[in-house]
Amino acid sequence: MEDTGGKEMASAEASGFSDLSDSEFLDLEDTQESSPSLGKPGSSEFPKSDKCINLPKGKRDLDVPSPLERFNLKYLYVTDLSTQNWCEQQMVYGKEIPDFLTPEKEAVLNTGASIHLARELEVHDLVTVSVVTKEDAWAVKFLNILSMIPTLQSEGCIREFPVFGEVEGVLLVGVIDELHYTDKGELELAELKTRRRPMTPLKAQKRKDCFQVSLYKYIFDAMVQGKVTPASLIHHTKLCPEKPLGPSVLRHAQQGGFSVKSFGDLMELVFLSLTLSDLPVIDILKIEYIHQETAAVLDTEVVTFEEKEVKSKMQHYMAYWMGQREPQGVDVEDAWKCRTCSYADICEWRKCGGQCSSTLEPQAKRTR
DNA sequence: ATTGCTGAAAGG
Repeated sequence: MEDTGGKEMASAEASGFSDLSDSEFLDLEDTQESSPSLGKPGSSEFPKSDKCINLPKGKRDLDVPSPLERFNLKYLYVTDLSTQNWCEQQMVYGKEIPDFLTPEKEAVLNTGASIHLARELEVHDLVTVSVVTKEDAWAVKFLNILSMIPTLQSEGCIREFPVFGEVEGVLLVGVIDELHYTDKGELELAELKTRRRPMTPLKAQKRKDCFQVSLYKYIFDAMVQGKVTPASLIHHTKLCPEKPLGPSVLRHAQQGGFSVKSFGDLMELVFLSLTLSDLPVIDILKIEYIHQETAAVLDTEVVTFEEKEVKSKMQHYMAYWMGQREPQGVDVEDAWKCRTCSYADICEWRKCGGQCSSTLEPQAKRTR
């Protein structure tokens, strides 16, 4: 009996795009060629004593499923990539094994989640919407976007804004913590990070968080620039535009003043709202670290968006997902991360001193 | 049956 799984939705105080329909989509494609980055300064690596079968760039043995296929994933979360930035091997184990958190870790995460929820409730109510199909689930996401855009453009602060878009051929999905305009009229993304201990984050932590918010900007900007098309979303998710919306979703859509019938209608409406609401690209990326217990501000980071660096990192991470390279663990200087890693004792990367491709041969493909 | 499928992020 799990079909009544409720979806939470920001209460819509929406204003009306009620009679917008019949749009046409420009199939804008971001077909920029990747810049061939040469040596990366500072990225020390383990010695490659390899006999590894290095497949030519961009190609792979099609008999061997890519990680994306192996895990049956149609898309990735932004946090998958930021976790991958922390330790790729750990992220992979996390996908393979449900991850057994220690009670301490779990408590820290729960506290963080509660703080985020409390802040979300400051700016809108939550409404329960029952969903039956995955189209319904995406429809709720869309209704949230439709209600948040006018709010952002008038009052200011919105929280938990959904984003999605194709990155290096893979659909990436995430939620922006907060968006608002500054007093100077710049669009600012504010990401809150809560910490158990009242200490400033280490560089590795900041690196990961900076990458996370950079991904948000990358995707958000693409969305408002019309680069995220309904067609590409359909392509990746295999969603069905013709599917009628479920009763609960339909009710909330109508309540918000959106005259839509099918999932596709709603998707078109979102595309129009994103591209025609005069939304700017994100100007400022800010991360605030606060102490969980006291809420004291521990550190504030204003992130410089380095497009080329972000893009080359994304390419590197997606190369793993597309099966173009083996996963890597951390460099030796980051081995301290293993101290709190749930998978340290089974980690192949550690066993091999960080150079082997974790399995010599992923086991012969069973042909039949 | 050639079968299905995902709240994202939570912190280190």
